Amino acid sequence: MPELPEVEGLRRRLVPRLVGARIERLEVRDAKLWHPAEGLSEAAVAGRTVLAIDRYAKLLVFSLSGDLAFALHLKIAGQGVYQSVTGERLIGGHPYPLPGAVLPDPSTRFILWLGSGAAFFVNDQRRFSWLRLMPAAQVSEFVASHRYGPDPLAPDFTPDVLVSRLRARKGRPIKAALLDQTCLAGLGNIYADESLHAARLHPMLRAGDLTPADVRRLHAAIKHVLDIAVPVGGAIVKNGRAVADVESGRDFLRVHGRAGQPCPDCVGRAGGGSRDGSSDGSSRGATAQRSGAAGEAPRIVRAFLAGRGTYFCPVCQPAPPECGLG
DNA sequence: AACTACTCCTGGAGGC
DNA sequence: TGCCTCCAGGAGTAGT
Repeated sequence: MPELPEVEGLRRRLVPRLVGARIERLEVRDAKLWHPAEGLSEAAVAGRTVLAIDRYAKLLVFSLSGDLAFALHLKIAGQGVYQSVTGERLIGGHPYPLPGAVLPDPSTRFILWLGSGAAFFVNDQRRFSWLRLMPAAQVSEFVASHRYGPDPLAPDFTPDVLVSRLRARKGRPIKAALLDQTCLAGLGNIYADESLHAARLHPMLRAGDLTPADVRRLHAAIKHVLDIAVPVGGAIVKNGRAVADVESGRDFLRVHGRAGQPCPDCVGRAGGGSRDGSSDGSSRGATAQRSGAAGEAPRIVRAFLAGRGTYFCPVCQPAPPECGLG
């Protein structure tokens, strides 16, 4: 679930605190998630200094002195917590659950103990995340092996680039293409849904059926959604559902996890109405329904597409004729 | 080659 | 209250 905004948000907050810091030791608390390159062990990390933290798609790479590096993938539920020597905490990645009052807690898989007395905890309730230690010389090959597509935050991510990436996947539903990290690196289920909604494109549209205007709108929508999400470190999502957290500014999701609620764009266009907080109407398979009584704003629906729960508005994201959804 | 289905894992939610 | 089942998700792999 940590997608590009959550991972990039974590990276940006870690850089001023970890870069230049000396690592006392790395504590591996879950060997299943630990993947050192041949001949390396956690002992090799002790005494090194963090030189840089880079991001490739949803992957964080920590460069260390002495030509070592480790790569961290938070997968679905991974969470990074920096804790200063005074106990002040900075949380990034998956926002829920909040870590226990005392760290490490049972979900803590790795700890980077820093010479200053501070520490960086990697928590993951679901045990999908992983940490790989390798020689620095292997990093570029390791990253290349993932065949990541262009990064939407990079300055060279242009509408023309998006056109060419989608052309190579012209038969696929646009939602599936956006989730494919070799097509575009960093989007996941949340931001694919949000980008398609902002661009008013139905998730079942074939990538090859998008007009040049559609692609330009989608490109702008991806940039727009990320521009909102990245500075605040991503969205508040708990167990796959958007959670209201207006104070933090992280309650910006408009469709994802909001099945059964009025489409905010349609409400806005109609000049009235408000979210009613009705329950999530999730169910497997296509559940698309038009709006309820005449005059009401259409409601967000949930379908099952590309192996993921997919949220969209059946009115402002009109269905292609053949798909039967929406 | 392109696509789908399955797998990994576990806590929370909902139904009974 | 307690038990059971379903669900969420990223990405690698196997199968079609």
